[in-house]
Amino acid sequence: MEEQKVIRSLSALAQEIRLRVFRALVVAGPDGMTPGALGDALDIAPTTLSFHLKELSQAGLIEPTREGRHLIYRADYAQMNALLGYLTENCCRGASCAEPVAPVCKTC
Amino acid sequence: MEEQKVIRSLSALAQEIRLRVFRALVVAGPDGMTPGALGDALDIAPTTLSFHLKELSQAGLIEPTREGRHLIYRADYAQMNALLGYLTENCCRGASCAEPVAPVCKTC
DNA sequence: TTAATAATTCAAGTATTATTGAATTATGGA
DNA sequence: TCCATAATTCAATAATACTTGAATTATTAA
Repeated sequence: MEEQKVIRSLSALAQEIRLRVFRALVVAGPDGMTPGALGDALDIAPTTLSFHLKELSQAGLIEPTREGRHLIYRADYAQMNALLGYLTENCCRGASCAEPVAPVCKTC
Repeated sequence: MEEQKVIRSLSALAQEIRLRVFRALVVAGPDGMTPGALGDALDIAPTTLSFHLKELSQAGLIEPTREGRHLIYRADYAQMNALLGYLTENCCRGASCAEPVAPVCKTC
């Protein structure tokens, strides 16, 4: 994972609404959630939510697919795992360190 | 780890200079590095570096100790591990998921 | 085709963050 | 004590990010 993508992902998660949205989608798992459901659950105005969903999408942390008149957003677990991996690489000059972090969720 | 501290830590890491500084300190391990050494290694102006070191310190990701006329900054591995743990909790409704992430470095 | 629903984009104003030179604090050595 | 070194804080400017109402796009049902 390249530095700019890491920064983009960290920036995306470093904001209250986006962190809550992302975590809600992580909890939701493969079912995902629509913007409407997220807005109801987290009490966020549609325009504001849309702005933050775009930020998370552009960072590659979530992805929307259309189903009829709904969009369904899902967390991208591979991207999440890659981000964690980057942050844990190279520590203490590579010696005596734990392996790169295990995948967050093996089944999702 | 509480939400506001997570956001503060993510914000601290979501910036090119700070991400590089933090990673340099993670690599340096227990020896740590002085602002002078970091500035030389990463080519950052003293005032700018000082601003970013403060951000990382206030987020709890690094900590300075004075030795003579030098300050030595070191990464806080416990804080780092707590942050990774937060991001990996509660996924997929707790079912069939990997354990919370192992510590980044068992020896530092 | 018209109306209703789901969600987005646009544009504006507001707020937060980053950079830099100059001034300041702290320490150690001559 | 006085000077040099190490690093920080201050203040001003520049750049980014956040929020919101109004307008727009896309889809489905009547």
